[in-house]
Amino acid sequence: MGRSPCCEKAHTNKGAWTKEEDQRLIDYIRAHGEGCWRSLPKSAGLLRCGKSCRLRWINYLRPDLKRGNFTEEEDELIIKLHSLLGNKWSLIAGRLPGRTDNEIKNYWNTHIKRKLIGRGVDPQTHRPLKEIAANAVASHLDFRNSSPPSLPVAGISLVNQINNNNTTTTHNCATLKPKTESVEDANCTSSGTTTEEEPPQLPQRQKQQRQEARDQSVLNLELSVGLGPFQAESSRLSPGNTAESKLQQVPFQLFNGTVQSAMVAQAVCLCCHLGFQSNELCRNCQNSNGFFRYCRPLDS
DNA sequence: AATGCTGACAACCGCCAGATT
DNA sequence: CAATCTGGCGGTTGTCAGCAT
Repeated sequence: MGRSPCCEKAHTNKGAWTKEEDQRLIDYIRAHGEGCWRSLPKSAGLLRCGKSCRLRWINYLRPDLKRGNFTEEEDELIIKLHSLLGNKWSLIAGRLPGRTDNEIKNYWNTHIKRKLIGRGVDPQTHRPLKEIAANAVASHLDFRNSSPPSLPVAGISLVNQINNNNTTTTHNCATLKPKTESVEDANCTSSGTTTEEEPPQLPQRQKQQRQEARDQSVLNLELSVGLGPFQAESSRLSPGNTAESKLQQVPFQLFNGTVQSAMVAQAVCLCCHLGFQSNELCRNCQNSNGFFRYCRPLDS
């Protein structure tokens, strides 16, 4: 299909921005505000593509940007948000005031990936690297076409399935959204690469995946995750309360009757899961009906 | 001092969704 | 309802500084 370019490339500058260009852009936006990026370059006297102006403003010139190194707390929050949202950098950035999606994306690729690998955690799935290798061997497990748990939170869906299959667990969940597996979908599709075989009728499947991803985004936006309101709480972060440490062996019965166990996340309320709350059930994860979005084991 | 390598990050590109015509 | 426009997103590339050889 194709579409016309957003600007006449022959008459636009590319590459690094000069101080003068920056100043023109700042002055223009101060005077006229953001918006109408297409016409902005001409109005501001810039030989730049509107998109380029927008990116320069959002990623570099905006006055509310927080420059400087990421803190340890920000690191952990990014990791936890990524485990929930996947490569949804804009959503992650939305939870980190003063940080941009581009900045977080770069930081992820250059620092956090390595950090997680150093911890023995796969940066894409947030599963222990050892477990991934083991799963390759143990792929014969019958989950009746359901997605295997690939993320800490997705583990909850396994707990749900286990409950649905009338096998015993030590968990007692108040309310759980049954659609948690789409977290994984969002995670896989957003990266543009999938590790699983693509089914036929790709466009239809892609549409479905996008819809699921969108639904998940809506769900995720409901979650009370963010540095802001919980900043004071985050100081309570302890190594024993990390997402990784919430993994536990959960026994379940296969359809042939044998009992196996798998590493899944403990079911905890989201704030506890993210380390912003201590062990008590918290109001942050309570929805308007008085139910908790996530729960924790009664025996914890 | 010259060269090559690597990491960090700014910027670009292609695509998509929603709005508008 | 289709075509087009626009803003936005995520992946990728280009550039440069710092370091090692």
